[in-house]
Amino acid sequence: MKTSLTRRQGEILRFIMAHQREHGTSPSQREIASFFDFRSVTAVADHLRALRRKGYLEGAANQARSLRVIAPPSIFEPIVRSRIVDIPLLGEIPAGFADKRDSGSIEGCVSVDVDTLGVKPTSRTFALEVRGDSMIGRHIMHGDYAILEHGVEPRGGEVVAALIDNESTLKTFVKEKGKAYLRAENPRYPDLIPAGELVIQGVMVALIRRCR
Amino acid sequence: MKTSLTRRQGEILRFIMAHQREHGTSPSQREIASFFDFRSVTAVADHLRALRRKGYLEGAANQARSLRVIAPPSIFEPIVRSRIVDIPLLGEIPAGFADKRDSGSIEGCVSVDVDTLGVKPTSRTFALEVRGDSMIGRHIMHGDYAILEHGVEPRGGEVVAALIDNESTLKTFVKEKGKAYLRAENPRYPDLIPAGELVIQGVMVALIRRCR
DNA sequence: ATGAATACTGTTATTTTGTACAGTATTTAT
DNA sequence: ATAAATACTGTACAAAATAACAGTATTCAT
Repeated sequence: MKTSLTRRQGEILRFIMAHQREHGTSPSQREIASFFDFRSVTAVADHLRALRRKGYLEGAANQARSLRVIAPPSIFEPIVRSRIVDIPLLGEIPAGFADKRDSGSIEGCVSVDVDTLGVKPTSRTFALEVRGDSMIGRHIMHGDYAILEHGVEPRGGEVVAALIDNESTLKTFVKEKGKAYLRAENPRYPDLIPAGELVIQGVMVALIRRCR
Repeated sequence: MKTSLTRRQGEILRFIMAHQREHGTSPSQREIASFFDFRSVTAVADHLRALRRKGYLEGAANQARSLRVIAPPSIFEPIVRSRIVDIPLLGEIPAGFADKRDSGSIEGCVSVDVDTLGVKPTSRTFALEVRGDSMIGRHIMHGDYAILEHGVEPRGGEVVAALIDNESTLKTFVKEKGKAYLRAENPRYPDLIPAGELVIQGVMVALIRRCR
């Protein structure tokens, strides 16, 4: 059985997915026909039948707006919008910072598509609301959401969240002559030379700011 | 206005949510009536009207299976993620900037959930890649993605995208003694006092930055 | 070259679905 | 006490939506 999509079938499948994302419901056949300027809904019905046969769609018969896209997202990734990921927003990073993330400290989630983010997030990606202006020199403001990745080796000059005195702060990671320390990007804040071990909780990969 | 749910309304709201999770579509009014053994669909319509009025539901009229649960996040936060919206990324804003958006200038899209964005985007929301450092004083860097809203009245001090000499630039909108002008947030750039009409293309509502 | 799949137009059922109108009874707030 | 909201029954209608039938033209694989 052939399972690859034709150009037209792909367009229609993508339209259905986009409509579902935007409106929360699948489009009706007439809405699809209208979008593609078909004068006959039969054209749509034909395409839907083909998409069902090939396994990309399912849904009850005789039931309005009941289409469900069941194709593996890996197929559409390059075509449609990139996949949406939910990044947990941790108001405060717990001291231990275990890899598991089911603790009650999740305050919400930030959902972005991976392309916008620029990196493909892992299960160790998390968001953090920035408090204070110690990183103003890097143009990171109070109230910004920092997206961080846990468990990667920070390169010199990258912004990291570090655990100091049981409180997590955003700092620039600096490596000088093999020795690592943390630099605040605001003259009013001191640099931090680690007394013992330097606990890096995450490397900043993106930032989101709300205005208004 | 009262916004709390009665026992019955809560049951119906939960049934709708459960149906959406299980089938991917909202139930029809008759399906709801059938589940609760109502002999009249009017009973369902009454409940739905109440739920809409109280702000727990929305969806188009005269449209099958188009219910959307939009309950205040405080109640359902762990259950429903807020809606994802696709904001078109316009590399360059065309001079005319018509309301229609089907031009070929869309370079991609930025997909974020509405809560993260902080505002509910309309069809006139768009994204723009920031070029240059004329807004560095507001901590907006080269390469950042600015999310803007077209067609709203800018308040003084807000960041706007304006059309100057057929090129779109980001500036601070300043209103002084009833006269509006544009301020660059970088001493190396001059302020712009509009010669003729000031064309505001959009007001910045959010910002996304990619690092690494 | 030939049948199958694709990509449509045009018309016509038939079902599904939301909404409206007219009631009744109970609870709740003012 | 009285109006408003709640929670229904029952009937009816029109719009919305799926589906089916009869065609045409093109592409594609065998």
